[in-house]
Amino acid sequence: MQRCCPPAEIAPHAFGGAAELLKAVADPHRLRILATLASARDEVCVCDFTAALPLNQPTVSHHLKLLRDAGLVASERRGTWVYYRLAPGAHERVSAAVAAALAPAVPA
Amino acid sequence: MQRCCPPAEIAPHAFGGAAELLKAVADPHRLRILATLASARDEVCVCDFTAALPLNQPTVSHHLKLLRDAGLVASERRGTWVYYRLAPGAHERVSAAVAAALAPAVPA
DNA sequence: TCGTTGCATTGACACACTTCGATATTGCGG
DNA sequence: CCGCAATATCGAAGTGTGTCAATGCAACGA
Repeated sequence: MQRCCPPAEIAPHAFGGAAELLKAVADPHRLRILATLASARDEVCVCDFTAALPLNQPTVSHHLKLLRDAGLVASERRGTWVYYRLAPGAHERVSAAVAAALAPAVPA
Repeated sequence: MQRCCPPAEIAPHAFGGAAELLKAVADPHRLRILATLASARDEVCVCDFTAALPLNQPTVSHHLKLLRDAGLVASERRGTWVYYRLAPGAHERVSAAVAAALAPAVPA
């Protein structure tokens, strides 16, 4: 029986960090939160999320914490309310994680 | 007590499809598979993945099926072996899913 | 036809994730 | 100081995901 192919080079990287970042984004509600922050280009109050999303307040807070831990959003407390905004470079970081895996090899 | 903010517009989209696509990508082993296919710019035999990844053969087959169901890779059987290649537009589709959420609002 | 090899599928298990109710924390107004 | 309102955290329930051993299926060679 013939060989199946030339040995084939397997990508060496672990992609652990990229997977973590993408997992933080791979949820419809979190995507909607991010889209809101991105289109707002400004801070958004948590109360707006709890009012608009079909989720209870603790669940919204949980998703916001995941995004915060991933470094994709930043929060600031002003009085009783907490405002979230997109972290600088959030889009670039996620795009880079995607490109690290799916971008074709660059010829030297 | 003062109002927290101007009402704030929440993104209406559901982002269900984007989340599904990103979930298919948000795994270190699947990212490595995709990176291998992207850098190979050619088809890769399944046997190369089972040999290089720290996973058993059924697990590799499972990840390949997920990527196939997501439309990110295509497979072709030739004799005993099965070869996988990156589906055309895979990078664009994932990038678009990311941009749909994180790209800032485009001014009209 | 028969055995072997490569890959896919099935069933089961352990773990992580999403969601919620209950409770704690923080800050404001009275 | 006390009560209230806005968020955060905790604990539990239900669901999904990654992994493997066992098995099935397809193609090749003898």
